[in-house]
Formats: sequence, structure tokens, C-alpha cells
Amino acid sequence: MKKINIKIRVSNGFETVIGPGKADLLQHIIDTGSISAAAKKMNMSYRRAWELINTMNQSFDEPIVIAKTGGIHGGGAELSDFGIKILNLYKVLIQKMLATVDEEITQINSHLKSWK
Amino acid sequence: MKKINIKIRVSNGFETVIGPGKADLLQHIIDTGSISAAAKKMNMSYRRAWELINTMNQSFDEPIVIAKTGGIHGGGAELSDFGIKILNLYKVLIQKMLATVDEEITQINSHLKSWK
DNA sequence: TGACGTTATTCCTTAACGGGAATAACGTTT
DNA sequence: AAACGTTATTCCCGTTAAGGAATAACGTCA
Repeated sequence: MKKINIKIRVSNGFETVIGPGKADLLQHIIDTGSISAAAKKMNMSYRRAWELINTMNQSFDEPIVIAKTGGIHGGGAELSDFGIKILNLYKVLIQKMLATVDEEITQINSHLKSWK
Repeated sequence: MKKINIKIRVSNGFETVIGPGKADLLQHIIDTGSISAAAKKMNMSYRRAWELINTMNQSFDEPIVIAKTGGIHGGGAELSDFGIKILNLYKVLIQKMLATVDEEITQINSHLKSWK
């Protein structure tokens, strides 16, 4: 059993707008309600997580993540309705794309060395 | 008109086995018959081109690029039949994948800022 | 044998990336 | 007012990535 892996990124021409890492991060923010907690779950620095989020928020015409400082637990973050929509679009994108190329993936996989 | 761009890479789990850059390089090798000429056309250093090729040759169970030193023009490189097969598989992979998600791409694109 | 142009490989240096620490701002709770 | 935990932001530093230069090896041709 080998471990071929298709990575799909959406770029605006010079930077990734959403891809595997950013989508993962968004999902963890949904789960935890916090940027720092999401980052920790991914073994990612807060600094980097914030950068990814900032890139996304600046790339789209509406914010993806809404963050608040202060308050009951010091603050927190959640996806905007728009952010949820984009994340779901990305998930659908991946699902559809992968569903169509089982044959080609199998063929490429069969020629990959397995010890890596 | 915006410039959304979907990048698809095939990974073996820890490195890219074929993706946009490597596929481009292979095509240029077909066109030029030389690693150095192909690299030059892409504004890529020979050193890097060789690394990409080496990664591919080591990742698959057959060589993708066959290179020769010496001879009439100092040497040269060409894709093996297997390399041509893999490159075509990748092209088909991309074509099929992109063909299925026109709707999602259009939607994401419509929410991307255009000045980037 | 010497010239030629390409592949193959090593070494050094520079640039980019990302982590960690430090700090401020914030708003609720006590 | 003080404490708390999170976001937001800036600095510094080490690691890694990538480029360039240099050199050897190679096989054909003159």
C-alpha cells in the first residue's frame, strides 16, 4: 500500500488563497473557537497561523475569520458565514476533482517507489 | 477578468513527485533535447533543474529523463517512453480535474480581490 | 590529441521562511 | 482596579532553500 497524495491549491496568481494547510486551519478554528488553540492542535506557531488568516482575509472581498480580543475567555475567533461558504466550496472542489481521476491516480501510484 | 489559478501536485507523502514546475520542465526538455536549454527557457538554474529531474527519477520505479554526456553536441537529454507516459497521465489528470469544477472556480473567483 | 558543449557534482554565499520571545491592546470577571 | 487569556504585532535569530561559480567527466569530431 502506497501513499500517493494529491495536493490542490487555489492561487490568485502570486500567493495561495486557500489550500490544504489553510483549510485545515479553518476547520480547527471552527472546532476550537480560537486561533491559538487551532494552531496548537496543528503544531503551528500562532504567528504563522495569524499570517495564514491574514492572507485569506486580505485576498477575499469579505473576511473569512472574525477574531475578537478581550471578553470572557480573553477573546476568540470564528469563521464568518462567508468563510464557511468558501471552506465548503473548497471541500466540494477537492471532492469533485478527486472523484474523477481514480484511474490516473491508481496508475501513477503503481509506478511510485513505495519505500519513501 | 481575474486570474484564479488551480495548482495540482502529486506527492508521495513527503515530496512532490510531479507538479506544475516539473511538468513544465519535462515539456521543455522534449522541446529542446537538453536540460540546460530547458532550464534557460524557464529562467531556472541548471542546478535546480537537475535536482527536480533527480527527484523524479528517484521517485518512480523507472527513469523519467534519460541524459547523456559527451557526443556530437556535448550530450543531451530526452524523456523515456515511461516519462512521456507519466507526463501525459499528469496532463490528463489536470484536464479532467479542472473540467469538473468550473462552477466552483467561478464562484471562488468572483469573491477574490482583483488587484492582486 | 585537443576542442567542444552538455551533464554531473561540490562548495560557498546569500536570501527567504518560520519560530520564539516579548509586548501591547482588549473586554469580561472578580 | 487587578487578573486573565486571547488577539495583534514587532523584533531577533537559526535553519533551510536556492543561486552562482567552479570543476570534472564524457563522447564525438576535426
